[in-house]
Amino acid sequence: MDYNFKEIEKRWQNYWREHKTYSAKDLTDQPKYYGLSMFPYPSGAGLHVGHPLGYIASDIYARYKKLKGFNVLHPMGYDSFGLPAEQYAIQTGQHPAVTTEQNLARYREQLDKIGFSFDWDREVRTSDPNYYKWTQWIFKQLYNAWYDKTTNKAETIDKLVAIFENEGNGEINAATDQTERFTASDWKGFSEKEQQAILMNYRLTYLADSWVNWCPALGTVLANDEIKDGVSERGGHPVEQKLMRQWSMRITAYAERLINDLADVDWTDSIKDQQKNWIGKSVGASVIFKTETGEDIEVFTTRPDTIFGVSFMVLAPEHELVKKLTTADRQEAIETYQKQTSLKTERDRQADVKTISGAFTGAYALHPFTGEKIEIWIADYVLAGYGTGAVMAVPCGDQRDYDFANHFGIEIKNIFKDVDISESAYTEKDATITDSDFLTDLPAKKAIKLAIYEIEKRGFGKGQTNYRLRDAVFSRQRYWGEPFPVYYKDEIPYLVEDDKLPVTLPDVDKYLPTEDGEPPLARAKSEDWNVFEGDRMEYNTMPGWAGSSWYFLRYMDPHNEQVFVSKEKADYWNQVDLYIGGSEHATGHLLYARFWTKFLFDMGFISFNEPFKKMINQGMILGRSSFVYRDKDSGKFVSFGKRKEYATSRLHADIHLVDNDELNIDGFKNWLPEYKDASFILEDNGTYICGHEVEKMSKSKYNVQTPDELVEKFGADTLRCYEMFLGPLEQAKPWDTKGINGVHNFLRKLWRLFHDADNNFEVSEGEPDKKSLKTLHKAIKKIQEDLDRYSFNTAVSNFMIATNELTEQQCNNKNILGELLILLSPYAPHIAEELWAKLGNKESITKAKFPTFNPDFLVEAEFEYPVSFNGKMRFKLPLPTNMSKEDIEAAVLTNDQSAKYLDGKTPKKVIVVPGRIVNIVI
RNA sequence: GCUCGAGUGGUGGAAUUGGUAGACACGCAAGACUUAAAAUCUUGUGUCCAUUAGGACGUGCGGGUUCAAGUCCCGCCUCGAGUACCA
Repeated sequence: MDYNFKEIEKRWQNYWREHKTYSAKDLTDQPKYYGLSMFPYPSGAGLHVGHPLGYIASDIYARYKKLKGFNVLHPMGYDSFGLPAEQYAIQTGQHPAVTTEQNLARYREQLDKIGFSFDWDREVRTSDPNYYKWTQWIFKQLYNAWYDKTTNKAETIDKLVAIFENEGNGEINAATDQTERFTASDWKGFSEKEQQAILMNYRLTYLADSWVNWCPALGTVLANDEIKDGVSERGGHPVEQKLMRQWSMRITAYAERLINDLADVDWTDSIKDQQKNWIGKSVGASVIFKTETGEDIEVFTTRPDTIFGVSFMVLAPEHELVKKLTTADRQEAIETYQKQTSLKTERDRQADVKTISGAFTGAYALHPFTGEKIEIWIADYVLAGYGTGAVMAVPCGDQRDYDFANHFGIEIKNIFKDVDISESAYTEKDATITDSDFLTDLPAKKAIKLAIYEIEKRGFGKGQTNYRLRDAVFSRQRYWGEPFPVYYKDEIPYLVEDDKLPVTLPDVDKYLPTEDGEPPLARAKSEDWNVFEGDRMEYNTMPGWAGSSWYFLRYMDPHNEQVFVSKEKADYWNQVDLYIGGSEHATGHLLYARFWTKFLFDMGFISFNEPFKKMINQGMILGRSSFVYRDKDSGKFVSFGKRKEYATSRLHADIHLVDNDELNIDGFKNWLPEYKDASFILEDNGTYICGHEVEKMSKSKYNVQTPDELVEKFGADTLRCYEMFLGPLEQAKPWDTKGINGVHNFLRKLWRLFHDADNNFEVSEGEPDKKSLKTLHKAIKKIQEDLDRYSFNTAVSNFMIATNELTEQQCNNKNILGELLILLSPYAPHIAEELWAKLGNKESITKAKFPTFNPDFLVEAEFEYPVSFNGKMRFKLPLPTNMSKEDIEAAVLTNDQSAKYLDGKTPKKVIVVPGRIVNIVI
């Protein structure tokens, strides 16, 4: 065999490991580059070809930056806490740490085979106590902090206590759930328990009774981003609302900064939009409507300009005032309606948006400006959890209010000048307001400002900004996660001292909840804990996103036992320059990591407030399934071309039995017992052709391709190049091994540039040919440009073009080939190292310098001008590149071929773009 | 519904600032080598008309701007992703 990739790849992988080729040096004078891939959860299924896609791109870029003289940090680790290992533990009784360890070993083996330039000495695992010690420590910092909305940053809780002692909470502008005011002397009079309860309302992580998404099948609560279409993202189980005492993270304090700072990061608009929508900022006003009975109803509106169009009010059925407001005669109807809505699950409520329902309370509010009586209704289209759980209904300006008013025959006032609202509400903010007292004749946008001004002046409300974002529930009732550094005395939570961290996971007899419904950790006896204080330890564990919210910092200083990352190293490595991973983390990991980064920045631990400067989201690789067609009558398998002649049903065939859509018939018979005696109706040429379709890769579709089998067959270099060659990184694309031969052939062709017909290494010294220099420098230019715009697929094409050209030129010049190898080494590092060594280099090619592009080699004496007539290219004419516009025009017009197209006419206009094109308008 | 992205040969895709549409690769076809196959090499390959020369059409659809449009503008269609009573 000429190009023996197996031997070559093994040799260089060993070399790299022994020489620690990819170890990053801290704090050098070189410019730094931090390239990161989202670390994987090590599942039992191992990697399929979709997983390494982003890693390969990330690896190529890291290697490229190294050749460009950067000090490169390119680490890898594992998000190794998670549900699947625990579910498996419940079924088998095996400790999740054991399964996780096995899966990890398998991942590592697969990753190693692909030849990544990871600095494995910096590996982190979120389930490692040495790592989660610091996750617990950061939790403690959050607990001991509050958010000052005036300075717009987090501050220590000590500062807050000092303020309480001096002046109470009257003047403080904090992110808090605390509504009651107290003075300094009140504070001093409170008991320890009372003081702690108040502080809880300010802490950035806090314990509170909150409505949570409870998933009975998984036995745990879930965050909003862990729910898709009303069911759990993992497993697809139903979710219900439940009031539980839970740890939460006050991420809402950062809502504004999380939106604003998106301007500073280079991410796709799609991800930025998703985050913006998730945070859901709306600017408006909160307005208080008095009721006849004297209760205040506070509403939130983004359209205070339409306040004179209010014709009724709607409260959420769960609203606390409903009971007080409802008149005796309406009691029954209201209770029936409340019951009706409470029986509906979240999913039903979402699914049934069309049906309009509601009930009148019998009570009336008074319009704050006109004093007019306004009916108060309840309806499930108003959500208890958003805003104040109450709206002022303006049917002319809101479609839901409009539909509701129509359904129940409530008056619709039109306060928009010259706008027809007979068919639907007018929701644009560009109308002129009319019939609205002091707002009349103002354009909506001005009216909004004036309305807020008047509302504030008259004291029945204020301008306000609301966010859809909720505080993030941080407790999980599961075993396989970080324990909290928390113990309880008299059910008051206290933090474990720093020098006792980490609180490690205790062993338990079963990974299931206790009979009283407590989380699995409640099974541990006091002696099972490495730290046990107070009456009991916290039974909950942290969610999956705890460890992943700061892991990129730990890679900078993975073995530090004093701090989670030293300030010095964090300053040096700074932000992640390029982050590559899936876009499915848009509202989870990527939001939480930004939140924690901002917090750590506020507290002065790090000097940057956004974690990931640039991000690329790789597209999903889809599988290409193969199908066989079974005749329903005879049970015979009909080939693709003849399937229409029979009534067939379509069945998946394992893609490993199919080559270029042709089925390996014997293999198929041996595949599953039921196909042992299968008989076939073949194409006329005697083959069985399969059908195909692009689907998600999954075991049940028999279309999973692992990287291992391809590395085995073609080598890691081929796999790396092929994954890049498939198409743009960001795009979803079908996986099809058809093309892999082409890429493999390219590497073999490259190999042959360095060898004679008998595979003897043979290169020539001396001055390279001009043509070859041109080929090389064209390639340098192209590949540099491709990398700079992250166009990995076109770079592979350009390598092929260069190799094809050099083959044609029969070029085996040492200088040319050496430079080409450096260019190629980020993509195909093994073959590049091998040939580089054969050229006589003593050091690894990773230590080389990226070639410098010299435009002189591309200068040509002649350019072949495409000559167009009326925009249609007719013929080509080679002309000197230094020829003037006038001379080019003359040369083209006097050319014999032009006469035919001119047909005796005089051209109206001639456009000459030197070095590009000539266009003649007739 | 809203937001974002994408529609180019038989297939994956290329065309970076408006300037030769289909680079590169797969597949397919023909040929060379071979007893044969595989591998390799050569040639061809957008569609239609034409023996050739050549011509017409062609980047989801319909308009527009321009000497020139896959690329810019307006209006639609289809597919994918996200989100959904958010006041």
